[in-house]
Amino acid sequence: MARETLVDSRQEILRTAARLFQQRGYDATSMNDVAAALKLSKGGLYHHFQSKDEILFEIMDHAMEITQERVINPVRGIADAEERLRALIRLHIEVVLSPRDREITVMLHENHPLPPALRKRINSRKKEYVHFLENLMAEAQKVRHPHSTKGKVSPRAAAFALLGMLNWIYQWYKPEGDLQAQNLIPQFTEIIFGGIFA
Amino acid sequence: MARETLVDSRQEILRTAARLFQQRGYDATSMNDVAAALKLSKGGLYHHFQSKDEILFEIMDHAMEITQERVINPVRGIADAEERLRALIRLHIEVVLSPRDREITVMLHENHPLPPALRKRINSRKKEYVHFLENLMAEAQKVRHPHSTKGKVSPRAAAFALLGMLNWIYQWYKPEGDLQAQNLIPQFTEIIFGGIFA
DNA sequence: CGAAAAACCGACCGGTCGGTCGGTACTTAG
DNA sequence: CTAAGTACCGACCGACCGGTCGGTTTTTCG
Repeated sequence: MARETLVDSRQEILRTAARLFQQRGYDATSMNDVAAALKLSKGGLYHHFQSKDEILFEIMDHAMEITQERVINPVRGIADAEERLRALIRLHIEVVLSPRDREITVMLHENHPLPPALRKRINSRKKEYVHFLENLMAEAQKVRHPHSTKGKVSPRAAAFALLGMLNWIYQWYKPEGDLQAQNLIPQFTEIIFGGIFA
Repeated sequence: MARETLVDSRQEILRTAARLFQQRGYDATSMNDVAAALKLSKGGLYHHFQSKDEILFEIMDHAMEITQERVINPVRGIADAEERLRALIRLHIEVVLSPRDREITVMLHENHPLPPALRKRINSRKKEYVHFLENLMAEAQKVRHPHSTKGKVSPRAAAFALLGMLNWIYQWYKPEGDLQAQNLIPQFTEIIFGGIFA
C-alpha cells in the first residue's frame, strides 16, 4: 500500500537522519549525506520531505512523543508520589541512554538551527514536561513532610536540578565505561532523595 | 606598543565572537558577521586569526582558563572538604551565569564543530576538572562518614550529577525569571548535600 | 495488460561560506 | 622625513550547501 510505505519511508529517513545528526551534528550533516546513507539521491530525499528544517522538527517532535509515551504515561499510573518520582528517574535515564532513540539526544542538543516558529512548538512541549516534573516534586515533598512549612528546596529548582542531571548524561556517558545504566539509575535516585551522602 | 594592541585586538575579537557564537550558534555565525560586529572587514579579521576554528578553540581554551582561575584555584585554598564543595558549587554557578563570561556557554555547547585535534585538547582539560571534582566528592564523603563502608553514591556519579545540574543551567536560565542566582545557589547546594527533601 | 500515481534520479541553480591576496592607510621608531 | 612594519580593505575564489525540476523507472490497482 502506498500510504504505508510512504509512512515507513519517512520514518526510516528520520531514523537515519537522527543518527547522522547525533554523530556529526546537524549543521555538519548535508542533505547529500542523509540521502547517501539511505542509498538515495538528494532529489529522491526531497520527495519525502520539504526541507532540512522539516526533518529536524520531525525528529524533535518524535523525541517528545517518545518521552510522553515511555516516561510520562507509564508514570501517571503510579499512585505513590515517591514511587512515581523514582520511576520517572529510571525511565528518563533509560530513554536518554537507549541506543535506539537517538532523537532524544538530537532534541537535547540542536536548539539553535530550528526556525523560530518550529522551535516554539518544541519548546512548549518541553515546558509541559518541566511543569509535570515540578508538580511531581511538589507532591513528593508534601508526602514526605506534610506539616513542615515548605522546605528550602522549591519544586522548580528541584525539577531543573534533576533535569540537568539526566539531560547532561549524553555529554559524558560511554557505554563501555565503568558507570553504566544499572549503576547510574540507583545512584542518581539516591542523590535526588538523600544527597551525595546518602 | 604594537605588541599590546595586538593582544588587546585578539581578545576583543574573542569577546565579540563568543557573544555572537552564544547568541546565534557557531555554525550560524559567519566570519563576516564577526567582522561586521567589530566594524572590520573579513580580510582585516583574518589578519588576527588564521581560521574560524582557531577562534573557537581560543574561546574554549579561555573558558577553561576562567574555570581554573575563578573556580578551582579559589577553592583549593579552603581546608574543610565540605566547605570546599560548597564554595565550588557557588563559584561554578556564578561563572556559568556571569553575563561577561560568554565563553563558558560556548564551551559547554559547541563541541561538534572543533576539529578532532583541538577538541581533544579541550576535552582533556574538561576531564581534569571532572577528576578534581571527583576527588573533592570523595573527600567530602570521607569527612561526613569516616567509618561507613562506602556509601551507595560513588564520587564519580556524584561528580557527574553535580556537573549536569550546573552545566545545564544555561539551557533554561532567564535573568528576569523568578529563579535567580541568589535563590539558585543555596537550593542546589541543599540538593547536593541533602537531596530534594532537605 | 495498461495507465495513473508514487518513487527516484541527476544535472542544475542561486547563494553563501571560509579563506586568499594584492594593495593601501596608518603607526611608529630611527 | 622616511622607511619599515602593522592594520586593514575589498574584490575575488573554489567548494559546497539547500533546494528545484524535467524526465525516467517502479509500483499499484482496476
